[in-house]
Amino acid sequence: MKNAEIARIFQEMAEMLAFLGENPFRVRAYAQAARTLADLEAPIEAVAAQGTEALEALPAIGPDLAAKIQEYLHTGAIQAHARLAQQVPQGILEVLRVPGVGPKTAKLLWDRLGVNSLETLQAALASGRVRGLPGFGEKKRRHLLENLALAETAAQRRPLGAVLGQARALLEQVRAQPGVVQAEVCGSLRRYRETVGDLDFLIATEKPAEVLAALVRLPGIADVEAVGENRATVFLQGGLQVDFKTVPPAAWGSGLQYLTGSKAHSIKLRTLAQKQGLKLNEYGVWRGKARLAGEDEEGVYRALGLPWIPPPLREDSGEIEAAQGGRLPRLVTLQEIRGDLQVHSRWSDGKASLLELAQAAAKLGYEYLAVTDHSQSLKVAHGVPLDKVQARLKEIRQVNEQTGGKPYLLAGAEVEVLADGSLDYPEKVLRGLEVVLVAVHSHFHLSRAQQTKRILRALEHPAVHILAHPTARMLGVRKELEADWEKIFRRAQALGKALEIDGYYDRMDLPDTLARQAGGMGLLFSLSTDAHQLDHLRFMELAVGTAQRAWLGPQQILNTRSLAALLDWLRAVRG
DNA sequence: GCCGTTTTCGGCCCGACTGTTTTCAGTCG
Repeated sequence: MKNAEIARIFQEMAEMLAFLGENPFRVRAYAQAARTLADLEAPIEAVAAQGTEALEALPAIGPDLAAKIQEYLHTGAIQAHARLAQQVPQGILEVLRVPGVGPKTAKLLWDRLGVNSLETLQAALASGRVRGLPGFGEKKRRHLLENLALAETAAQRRPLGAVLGQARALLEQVRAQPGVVQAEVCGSLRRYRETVGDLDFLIATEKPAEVLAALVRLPGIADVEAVGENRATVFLQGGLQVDFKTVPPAAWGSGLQYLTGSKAHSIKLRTLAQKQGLKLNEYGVWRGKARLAGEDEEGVYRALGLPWIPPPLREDSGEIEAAQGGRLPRLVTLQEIRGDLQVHSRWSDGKASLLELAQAAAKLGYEYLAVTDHSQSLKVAHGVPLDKVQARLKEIRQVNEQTGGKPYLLAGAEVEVLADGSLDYPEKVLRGLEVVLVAVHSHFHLSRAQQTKRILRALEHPAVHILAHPTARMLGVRKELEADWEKIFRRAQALGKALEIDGYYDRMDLPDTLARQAGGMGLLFSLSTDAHQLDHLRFMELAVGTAQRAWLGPQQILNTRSLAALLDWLRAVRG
């Protein structure tokens, strides 16, 4: 799958064109095309195979960029990109990562001082050679010098689950400030994107300046980048950027819409408003000077002739058209989840006992919990050896007796898919378990054909129910497996088996785009946390968020079913 | 470079903040 590679090339081209002072709309066209590629569910190769018309049907892809995509797929490079790279020194792209340095500043520094890397930028700033350049005063020099250190962390995106707790804690502090009427975390966090670049707080208040002045002094804030009448930008210790945006309480709804984005979704909404003779901004929906909406988000969408669109759908990936056509999906909610279908106990590499897990699940109101310890050959995770399998089953039964089956522990395992696709326990052992997950934890670099064959073989084993964290990717650590996912999804569908959406924060696997593709094919999903300790059970929120981004409703989620219905399904899969 | 119940050419979302400017350019979200 070349989507990410081509997206990166288009993004670089956008940055280089901006540096060269090209038409900003042309720059934006490349950046939008990059986003289209990055968000595309299907492999771009598959789209291209259907012909140039199919490529041009993608948003922000026209004849020129379609040809460049074809060129890359045929030759492995794009000549126009190479030509730009000859005109723009390599290090300019990293200089552009420094907050406060945009294309104009980078060009000026290159033309006048030969700045072509973070090192030469540092030298130019520290030596004071920048003084006298147009627009460069002492404040700006010091400001950029400070921001140099942020070039790496500021541009970096972090797993959603790694910042969610921090964001919620900060939200409590924001809400506690005098003068704050309402506050919410918006941005990609509210949309449940798998990674977030910053935290965006919306604050309704009558006294914005006072509130912002107090907020930028909260503990944990390392650096104040900017603070004005309506907005402030700070960096937390650790480098995470936080934006505080205030609106009057009467503009709460339009503020939520504005700050939640995505950018592409908002741009399309504003264009839609224009066509109706309206204007949409963070303060409301306007016809001339008359404000038609803004109090709440529902009203904002209603004024544009649309039903409210849930944040996880707001990516300009068909949701506005679906809303116009009355075809928005009814999304699954966290409240509908009746149990967790992958957790680990002390029998393998988990920290909690079976009883502790059952008690924690009871607190969450779950009806059931699948305990799925690793199988024997995953030594690093202390996979349960064959001679311990029966003892483990016995303890599961004991806990169920002790708790009266509330919640009911399902005896399960996360079974290794070996290199050839065979499974890590004999069939008799697998048949003795109520739920069997299969998962890849090794041999990540097989060829696409071999990997596909291996996964299909595992899936086809008659005792298997669920393919766990199918792509085996780890955010920021390991890429997705190379495999023919469409083929795997089709086979799973035919076999009546389920795919997992693993909400563990650095897995988030299936990823939203693949889950949406599989969902469109009618597949069934199992949501899980892959918990290895009690507080990991909270990651169900991330699994549900991912399912929502995949447009999935409760009927497609296995663990919205009652225990009886789930047990029926588990038995039926085995025929 | 893309796109079309405004347009196949001429548009392209809208506003805030900073530092420098004395009315604005650049950057950012």
